[in-house]
Amino acid sequence: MLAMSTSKRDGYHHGDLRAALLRAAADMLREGGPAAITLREAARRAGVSPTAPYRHFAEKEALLAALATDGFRDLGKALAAATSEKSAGLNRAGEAYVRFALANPARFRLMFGHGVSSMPEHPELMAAALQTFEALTGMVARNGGDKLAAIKAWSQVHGLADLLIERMIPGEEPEALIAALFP
Amino acid sequence: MLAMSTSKRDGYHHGDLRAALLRAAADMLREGGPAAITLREAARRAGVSPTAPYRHFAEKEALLAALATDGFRDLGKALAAATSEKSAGLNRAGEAYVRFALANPARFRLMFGHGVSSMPEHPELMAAALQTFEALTGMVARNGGDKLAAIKAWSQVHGLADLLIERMIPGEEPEALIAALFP
DNA sequence: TGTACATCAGTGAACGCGCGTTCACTGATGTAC
DNA sequence: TGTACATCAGTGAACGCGCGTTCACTGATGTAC
Repeated sequence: MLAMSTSKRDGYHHGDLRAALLRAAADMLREGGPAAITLREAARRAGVSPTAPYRHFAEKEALLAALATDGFRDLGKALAAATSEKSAGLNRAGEAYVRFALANPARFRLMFGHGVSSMPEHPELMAAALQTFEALTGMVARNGGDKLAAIKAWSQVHGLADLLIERMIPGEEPEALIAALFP
Repeated sequence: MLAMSTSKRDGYHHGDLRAALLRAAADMLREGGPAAITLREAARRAGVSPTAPYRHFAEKEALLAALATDGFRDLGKALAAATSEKSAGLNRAGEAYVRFALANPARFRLMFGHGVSSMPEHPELMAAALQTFEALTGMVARNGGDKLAAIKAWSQVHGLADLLIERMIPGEEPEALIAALFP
């Protein structure tokens, strides 16, 4: 399967086009942000005709939604990994959240509003986002906080991530801020 | 004609085309978000040829930047108004920030990353954004906080605003959240 | 076992689309003498 | 005071652009008998 990943066509059929398109789109996202993603270019990179993607995604937004969905799952994994140790407190989750955004700014933007016009039209995306939030709520609960505390923590951490990747905080090193805010 | 109500053409010259274009663009922003703003449509709405805007804006991004700049100034005013009373604490500023975002979601998005590709290329925009942040830092300082506290407060409030307008917080009324978080 | 046939996953041509921007231009205005 | 002239703010035609998407199609594959 992975051998297929470098657009190895065994003839007419691709073998794993859906995954190849997602990979291509993820590259384009990294290279030029959400607006740089193009169905035609993704097809080109996968070595396939411009209309082949329509066998796997009903429309361009469906591709973007799938990409964002993956993003939420990855973020969820990152949060889980950061809090897997017994001794890990909420600060580890916060740090992981901000680091995820700094490491994948374009993907983070795609997940939060840039690109997918309306989340409710993509149930999988909704579900993945909700699950991330619920994981976070769980972590806060384990530290004795209620839902309001979870929203507060999420806002805190999300705001910092967003302001940092948009370069809105003047004269501060991200690393120094993370160290100071999540000791 | 509708265009005539906002643009008084006394003949060849418009009189106040720059302002008219900004108004048209602000309307389009409200109607369809940052991506819906088009130079040609703005010209159309101002009752002017497609190329006339180039007398006032070097390129499309300059228009967007001007719009975002106005946004930061308006946000600054809103924050100042909310804290004008002696007794007003930091919570009033936070509340005003979130309310601004809820009342002008598209403009808020434009200000924070959606639309203008790189802020440093627009000094006026940079300056306006910086000034807003400094106003906020000043408010925090008056309440005994340092710069780190200001960044923390800004993150908190910005994150809540962003999550709310992107409809990421499930099952919560914005009003109830504001009341709970900014008592 | 071979084969007919349904279904799936591609192809390739074509369409409409409005956009941003350049260019050479012209009409209107303000000012120096 | 009138006038020449520079400058400013519009016009209108044109260009290139690649995009998303539809359509009728064909090649490949899996399966029932």
